[in-house]
Amino acid sequence: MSVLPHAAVTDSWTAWQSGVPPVRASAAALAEILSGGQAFRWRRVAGTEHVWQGTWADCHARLRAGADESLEWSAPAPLAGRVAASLGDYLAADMDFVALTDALPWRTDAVLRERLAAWPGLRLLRQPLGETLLAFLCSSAKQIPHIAQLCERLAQRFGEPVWEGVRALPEWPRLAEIPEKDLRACGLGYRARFIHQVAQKLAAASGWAERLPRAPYPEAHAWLTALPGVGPKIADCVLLFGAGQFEAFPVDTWILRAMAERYGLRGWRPAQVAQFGRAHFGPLAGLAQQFLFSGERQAGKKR
DNA sequence: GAGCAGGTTTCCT
DNA sequence: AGGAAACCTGCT
Repeated sequence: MSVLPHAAVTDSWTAWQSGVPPVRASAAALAEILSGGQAFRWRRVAGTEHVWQGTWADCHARLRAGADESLEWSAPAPLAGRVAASLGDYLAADMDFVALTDALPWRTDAVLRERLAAWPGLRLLRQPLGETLLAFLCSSAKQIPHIAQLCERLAQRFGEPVWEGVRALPEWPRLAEIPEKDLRACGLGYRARFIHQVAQKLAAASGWAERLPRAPYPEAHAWLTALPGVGPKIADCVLLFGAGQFEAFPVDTWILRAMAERYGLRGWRPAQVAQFGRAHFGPLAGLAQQFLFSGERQAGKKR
């Protein structure tokens, strides 16, 4: 069945099952959710069209869009318990994204309306905060495949074993022990120094991971941007993809271009565009951003 | 081989 | 304030 080297040889995978609560997503939406720049540890299973395999925290699982577009998962049998307990949180399954999307101002915004229609089922993940911060510290001036490669090296060299050949991303207390030069050896370049410095700062800041998701957005954003290597864009990505702060409106080059061309914001600076985004799209601005982002990337591919 | 990439910091005017 | 250069690495 599987063509992955380690799968199905010794350990068996559980049967496919629905999440609790269930999550609806088409194969296309699932692909965009898992590989569209929110997360960096998911791969298509070789030989399949729509099966994804990935890792978060100490969990490892497969995901697919099953019949009637409801999401199904499978995990290595020994991991099934923790995956079952954690998957709903990871997928933010408790959130009704259809209702949230409907609350966006698409009735008065034709551009948004078109993008929402183009990506039915798109949703935001709620990833473990610490590894979201780590992944996005790797992300500056890098494209998705390279970010994924950096995450993989960090996991393989410094992470705890999760399953055959799979390791978790290292947690921040572990990262604090690693000399900068060892991080550089992963190919991180100047990002190695930032990760090292952030690890030292976080070691002295207890409870940050619990506080950040509950803090008011401006406060959370300010706290993150005070970390070395974390500017406004990375702070917004961390808050949006790892803390459920939907007001966060990450402005990267794709969004900058989308907003310039589709909303007439030519020549605007990223900070101005971010402020416009939050004012125009409201408290769920980050969700709107995700639809605009996916649309712009797709348009970019076709060019 | 020069140029550039989903960004941030630093150093200028 | 606002703009340009530097920072690493890997790919075109």
